[in-house]
Amino acid sequence: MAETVRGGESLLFLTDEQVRKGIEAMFFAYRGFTADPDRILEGMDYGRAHHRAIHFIGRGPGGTVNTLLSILGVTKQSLNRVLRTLMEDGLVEARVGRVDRRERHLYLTEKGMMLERQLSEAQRARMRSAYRAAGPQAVAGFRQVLEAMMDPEMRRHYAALKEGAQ
Amino acid sequence: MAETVRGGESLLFLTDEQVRKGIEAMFFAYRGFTADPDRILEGMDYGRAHHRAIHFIGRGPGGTVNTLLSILGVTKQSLNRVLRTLMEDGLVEARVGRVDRRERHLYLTEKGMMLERQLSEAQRARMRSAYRAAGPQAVAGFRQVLEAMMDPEMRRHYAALKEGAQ
DNA sequence: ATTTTATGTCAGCCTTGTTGACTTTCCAAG
DNA sequence: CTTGGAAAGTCAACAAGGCTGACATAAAAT
Repeated sequence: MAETVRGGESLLFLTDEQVRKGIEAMFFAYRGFTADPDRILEGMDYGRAHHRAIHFIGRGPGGTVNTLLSILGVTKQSLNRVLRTLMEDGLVEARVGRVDRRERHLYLTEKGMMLERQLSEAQRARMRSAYRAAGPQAVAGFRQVLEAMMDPEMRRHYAALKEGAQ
Repeated sequence: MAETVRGGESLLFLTDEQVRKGIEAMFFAYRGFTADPDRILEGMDYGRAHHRAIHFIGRGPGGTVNTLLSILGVTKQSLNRVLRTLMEDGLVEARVGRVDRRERHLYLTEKGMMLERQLSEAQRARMRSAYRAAGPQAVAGFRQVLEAMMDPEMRRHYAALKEGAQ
């Protein structure tokens, strides 16, 4: 096997084998990533779709339905079914826009925040333990690779969330 | 905000905010991760489930149905539906085990390998470009965090694939 | 001879995605 | 003031891909 070197830096990390392992790591890790919230939600009448809606409403309170739609990347019909049950159950509240009254601004209720915290804490526990095991340098790399993997539109959403958070 | 330090090393990377960003990065990146194969498969009669089966059969030719089942983490009924169509379409072949004739050992046919390559190349292109953008150090961290995020059983499967590959 | 294991299959259900068609509300441009 | 179009909601129908339960078969193991 010829080792390709450019500027003294090995490019072995770009071999098909290395890239394949990254793909498989994503697959297996994503299973773990969703496992804990999934466990909490089974038994309740909710699923992963509800979790995602709750997460992003909690993360950006007052966002419109359209914003949420483009973050989640599903159709309005699909999201609507989820939002309807969440509103019926009193977890999410939709307030008519003050400046544009066609828009609905979404908020978690107290009850919604409680579920959000429960789900979020479970997911963060796993993530935090992975972070701790891997260390700060690894975490920085992790975030860099993931960000480079996103579609541009998703990267914009991600960056917007980052700003709001920092 | 109090900065917690232990042994001179900042633990700021373990704050809830940082961990949340990791969670969102996983969410958005996974969308990109699956986008290219999904695009290829739409129009064919296949979906993500077929892709996963094809990937792991291609990765470990001769594996049994049971092995694949535990890698994929679905029920045999669910996998069977996928495998049946793949075999009917001549992409996958099941050979009766020589030592234990109850077992079916799974292989990709030539046709199956062609589709595998097509899907894999699309997915690898994105992953490789992300790797290149982030650099070797980041990639190492990426892999470390993902591995720490897996459930133990998934980590075993992942490690087994690594061995076979190196 | 009996039990267990590996696999396959039928039937039916659920979640969550899709498309298409239609309505209501309401801002904004003419 | 009227009207075009955007935002949102709703209904219906469908598909993929999960799930459980029940049952069948072949072959290995006891």
